[in-house]
Amino acid sequence: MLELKTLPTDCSKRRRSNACDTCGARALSVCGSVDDADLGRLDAMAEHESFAAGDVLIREGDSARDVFNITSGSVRVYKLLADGRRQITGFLFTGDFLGLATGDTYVFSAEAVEPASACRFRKTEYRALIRDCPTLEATLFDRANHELAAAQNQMLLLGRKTALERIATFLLDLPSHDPARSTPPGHVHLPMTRAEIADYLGLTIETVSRVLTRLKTQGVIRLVSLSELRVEQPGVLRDLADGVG
Amino acid sequence: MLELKTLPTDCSKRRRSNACDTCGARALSVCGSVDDADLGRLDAMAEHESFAAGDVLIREGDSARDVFNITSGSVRVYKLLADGRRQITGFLFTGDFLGLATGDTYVFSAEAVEPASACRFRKTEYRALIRDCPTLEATLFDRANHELAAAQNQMLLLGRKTALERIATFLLDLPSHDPARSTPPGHVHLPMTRAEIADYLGLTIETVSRVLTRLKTQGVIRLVSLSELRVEQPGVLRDLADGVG
DNA sequence: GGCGTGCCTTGATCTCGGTCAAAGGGACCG
DNA sequence: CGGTCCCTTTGACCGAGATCAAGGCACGCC
Repeated sequence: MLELKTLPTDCSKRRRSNACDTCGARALSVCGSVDDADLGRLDAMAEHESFAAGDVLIREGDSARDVFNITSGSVRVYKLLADGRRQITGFLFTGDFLGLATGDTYVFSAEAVEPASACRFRKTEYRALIRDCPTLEATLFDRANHELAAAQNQMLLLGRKTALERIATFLLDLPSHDPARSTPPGHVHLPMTRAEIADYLGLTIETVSRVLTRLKTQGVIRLVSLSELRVEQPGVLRDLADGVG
Repeated sequence: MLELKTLPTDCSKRRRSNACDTCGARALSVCGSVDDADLGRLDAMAEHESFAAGDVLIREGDSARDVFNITSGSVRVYKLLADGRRQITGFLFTGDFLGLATGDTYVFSAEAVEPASACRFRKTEYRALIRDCPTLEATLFDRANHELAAAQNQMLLLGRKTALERIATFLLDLPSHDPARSTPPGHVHLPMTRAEIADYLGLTIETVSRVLTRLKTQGVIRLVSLSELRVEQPGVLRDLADGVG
């Protein structure tokens, strides 16, 4: 990765002509709803871009010029309070869409959690494409409704669940969000740090660590490594997540 | 209201032919995006319905047959945990749309907070209307995105704000959500009980009451009645809501 | 290999908001 | 008017999770 940075142009990070028709993420993303006739137009609009861990895709308050389609890796979306308190409102993975909120400035920030890539589009151009492509609009609308349901679940978690219930919910939900990663069932990959998990669940690093230790001690999960764990007792985890028992 | 319940038919509670073209809520709702040509069709689909405080519009788990358009009053949307803990995910007012989540069963419940009315549509019929009416779809999509942004704000509140900051945020945001009620600036009407405010903000009744008392004692707000208050120092409230100072 | 730097874990203590309990207070009703 | 019900307020105490403070561990760099 280092040698790429020393190249004279930034072709390595951004390039056009990214060949939507052979894009592996297409089937997972809303691009799958763009019919073949419009695919060339999508292709011409897209600017494929690579991000290192921590790179910024969107900064809250900036002019909302672009929208993104995540093609690999993972991204955190978050909001900050004046004193630095952070709430991560979601993690995005391959195929997820980002940035089509209303308003002319972004109302959240987004950064790569791990090395990631995304297609960047001009919002105005993308809106025009939506207007001409009803299937795409329907798919985006569908996704927005899915996200809304997910947001309601997260509000229930943040407002009413205990630390244990939050972690259990998180461990159960996470794998289903990362379609590109085909982990064996029961395996959970955590690309994010404890701090990010904490800021997603409305907890502190220490509480996340303590609860994970507790689940490990009780034999519900097993930590393969810092970023990899195995769910040994999915039923128990399910009950904990739902506040049963 | 009592005498209505004793009528032999339920015409008083439900009626067709509700005259969309003269509906006062139309301008506030997505119905405003249905062009005049399709208005008759909308009219034929709509079933106008009245609700008393506490009446159920949607019960979580039920088959998701209908969608609603609130035409007056206010509605709470919430989710429950197995042991009864409740998280209210939003309050809806005149002009708000309800029920177009994906899936064939509702994933949340909705009840009238105060006497309210709404137009009920069959979801399948409404989807057909959306398909034929691009303006309507665009408006619904726009609203979904607005709701998503609001949900992110609520996650920040629930995950990272203190009780005082939550109440301050709530008091500032509430008036802007009720377009039908033209209250003088600085006046806030609270149609919901303390318990509902608590379940919306992830707090308890007692904490809500204590924080309101504190704000009153400090002269930031003044309680006109239980359900009516005046913001005396909006700037202070704004700073509290944003976690400044 | 030594060592620094991040990140994670663990322990001790504190605190904000929850829980438990009781006392107002307003609306409606007989 | 007095009573009852329900909601709200207020007080005393408690506890889950935050904060403060050490270590521990892995990885990269000199």
